Amino acid sequence: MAFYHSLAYEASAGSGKTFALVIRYISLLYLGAKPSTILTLTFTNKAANEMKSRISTVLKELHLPKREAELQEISLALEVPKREILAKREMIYKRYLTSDLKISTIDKFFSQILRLFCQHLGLMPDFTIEEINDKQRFILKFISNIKKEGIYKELVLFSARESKRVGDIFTFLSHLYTKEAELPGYKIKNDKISVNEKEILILVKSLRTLFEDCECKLSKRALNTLLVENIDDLLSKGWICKESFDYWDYKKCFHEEMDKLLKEIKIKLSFYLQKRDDYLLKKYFDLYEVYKNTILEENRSTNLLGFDDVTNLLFRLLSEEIKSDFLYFRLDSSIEHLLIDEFQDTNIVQYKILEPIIEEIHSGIGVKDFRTFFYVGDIKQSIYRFRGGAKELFHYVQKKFAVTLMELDTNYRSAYNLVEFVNETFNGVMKEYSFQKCSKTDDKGYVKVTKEDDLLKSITDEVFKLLNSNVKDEEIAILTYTNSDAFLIEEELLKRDKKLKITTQTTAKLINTPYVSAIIELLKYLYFKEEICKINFLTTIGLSWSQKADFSSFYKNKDLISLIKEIIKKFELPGDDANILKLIEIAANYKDIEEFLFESENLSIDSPSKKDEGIKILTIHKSKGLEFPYVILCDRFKKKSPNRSTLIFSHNDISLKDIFIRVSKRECVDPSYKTALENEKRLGEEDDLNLLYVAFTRAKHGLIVCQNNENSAFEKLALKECEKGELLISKENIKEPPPKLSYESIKLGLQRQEIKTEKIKTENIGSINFGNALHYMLEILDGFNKNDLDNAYWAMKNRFENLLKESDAQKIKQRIQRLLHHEEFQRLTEGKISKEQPLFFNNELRQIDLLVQKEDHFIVIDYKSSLQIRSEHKSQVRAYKKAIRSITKQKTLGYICYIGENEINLITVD
DNA sequence: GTTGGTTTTGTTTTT
DNA sequence: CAAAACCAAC
Repeated sequence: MAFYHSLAYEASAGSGKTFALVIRYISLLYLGAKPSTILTLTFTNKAANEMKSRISTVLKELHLPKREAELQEISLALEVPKREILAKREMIYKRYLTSDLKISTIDKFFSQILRLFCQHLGLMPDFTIEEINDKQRFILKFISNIKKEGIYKELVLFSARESKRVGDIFTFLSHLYTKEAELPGYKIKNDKISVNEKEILILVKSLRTLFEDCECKLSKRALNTLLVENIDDLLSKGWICKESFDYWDYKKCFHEEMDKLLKEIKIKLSFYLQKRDDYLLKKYFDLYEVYKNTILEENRSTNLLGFDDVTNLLFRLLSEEIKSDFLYFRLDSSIEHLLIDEFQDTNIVQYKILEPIIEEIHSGIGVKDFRTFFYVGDIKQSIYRFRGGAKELFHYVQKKFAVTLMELDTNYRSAYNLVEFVNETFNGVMKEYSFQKCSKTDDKGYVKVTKEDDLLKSITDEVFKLLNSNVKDEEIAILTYTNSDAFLIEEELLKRDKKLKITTQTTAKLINTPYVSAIIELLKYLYFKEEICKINFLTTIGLSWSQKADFSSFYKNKDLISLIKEIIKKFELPGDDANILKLIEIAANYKDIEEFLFESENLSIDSPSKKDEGIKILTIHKSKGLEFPYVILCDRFKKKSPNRSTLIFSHNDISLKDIFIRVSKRECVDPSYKTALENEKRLGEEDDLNLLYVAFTRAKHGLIVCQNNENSAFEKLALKECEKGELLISKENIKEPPPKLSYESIKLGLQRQEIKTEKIKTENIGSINFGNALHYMLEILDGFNKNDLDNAYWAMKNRFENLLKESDAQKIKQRIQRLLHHEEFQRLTEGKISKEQPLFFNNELRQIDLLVQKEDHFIVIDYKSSLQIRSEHKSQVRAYKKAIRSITKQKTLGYICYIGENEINLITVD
């Protein structure tokens, strides 16, 4: 097998996507690529961490029998005998561990680049990634900017037209924001025939006259529906969608003349709507322009940027301010190899940012130096269309850059029955589904489909059936459609057995969790005396809305915390619930109930996730890329809400062809709108189906599908109730999990401190860069003499030249000089020194700043440039200590070395 | 009883 | 905006 310089894998679920990526990465290392030139992009932090550690583990163990499969693949890919590969293993492994790895999520990578260039946009390099949380202020700012631009009228026009439907102008504007990269190429065409409103209304009037003049009397009701005041009124009528008036009440008066008129009205109406679209779009784009600028203003003043802001601003820089080859000048080292994971979920903006890199690599393949491009993905698992993911990119890029395409068609994850069940279920339903082969022939697996009226009960029943059959709780994952479904199930399970260990891995905001929202409702009732709040409270905690409860003992002049505690006590809410505890913690920051309630609408704090143990409950979206021994898949608890975005985009390949404004019944008159709408619908349905495919392919051994009897989200799959295979895994198939060095970080009581440091961060602009530069200089410091110091200083200045003031660079040098002369530090560092020692724990690759090997013990030193967040640092060093001790079996001491402006402070960590 | 129009109701997924 | 509930005319 030849080594393809550009290669794409179409990898079905469980077909060893990560395996393929790891093999590719290691092959590149063997071909001489430096790790710092291999850019590897994933979608989640978890995936990035897994990549890092998998590569390291494979390299570490390549010579052992258990890595035979990897060795075989690498040997095949490189066409080099195994022993030659093994001979170089240690060298390659060491180089990997000591290199600056470029394996990260696509968003992290983008924000790193943006930090280097954001001065061009008037932003500070130390911005924090966080969504705008003060919506109130943003809206006010937006409106004031709108007024400044003199387009307040347009805003009113917009609200009048759209607010009935969208309710929120910002939903519309933020939708446009996600399409930012596609808009510049889009031009409003002016070649459409203009028809005015009156023309159409006159035609309708003459239609009505025809019916009125008819001899037989048309019903009052029918005549009424022919009475039309304006275009929107016309579009609300049912008859506009009919081909002929030969139906219903009109039947008795029907005449061909009327259909002719109907046809004419339809044609004119379609032209009118196209023209109106152009007119409105122009106005809306003006609003959008202001929206965009307001966001940037907000970004500047708060130093906060959301994910979309980062991508959009980077895109803007790339297309306006700096030439596309900018990436190659300013990054520490050039990107010579690109590896992308989950390519089907890349969105168009992200792709356009990456395109110059791909082009550069593509033009270099076979010509210049060693350049490669590799991506993996599965369009069957594309489930992020709602946030811009474009699966079309997968084949578009493949064709555009003539990438060799290969298919991975063997499932290494799931047991036999499961693979077969998925094949049977999706073949024929999913377009171009191809059968997956199964590698696990010895494990039969367990599949069950239930259809019940009471979904919640059937889910909990299945959970207890599994537990009673000796399945361990941590082997079970419950997949849901929504976060609130997950909460419902958790609650129900705990109702049955309080001692169950459950982890909910939801992304829900604290405010949306049941107990917290209940308490807030009650506080609102006590303060505003709105009856509805009381009812909300009672029903949320499971009491009847008419329940008589005595609220007189709560009085608002009490302080907030004791009030909340009293509520918990009186209504016997679980005082140890993690969400409630978090609420109390946050409430402590507010002076009084009034201030708290005012801010509570904006409480954006994520609900705390518990330790990763016990039964896992998570949304299908969250489960992507993960696998579990047993999966219970839950149907929707509530019906899916339809997509109501104001704009409909139609694409040609990946470029934007047309934008329509959604108008109900427009599809009856405008064929091009109809096609766009149908396309949109089809893509939406494909996404739904993909979500099901993801859900069905997470299980290794057992899959239990709990379906609703009616209104099931699984209807398209036409499942039949069944039970197949054995519930338990036969003993010989159980693999020993690889020994992991794990450490549980101590998080208790840290939250408030973290919030505080957030604030300090935004106040001290540049402090992050300062710290990074200090670390960097210490890292590359070879020895401790004057010459070494000068070299390190020079390197540091080069790397941070645009991020650091000259005076700060000088300060860093002074601080380090002081450190090198510090007596205790000198004493501690006598011995074998390793810097930036890579270390695995908690499945993540971390680095110890300084590790000193003494005769009979080790010393771990962590540098800090400021005196903040002590306890967090301590727990980190404690973790390093523990890890080193368990690896070396020797006594280990830990120190935090604060390198202050005027003093060096060595603090022992015990 | 059938048909079709009008009114009411409820309402995700996330790096 | 879809589905359900309700309503008027035949």
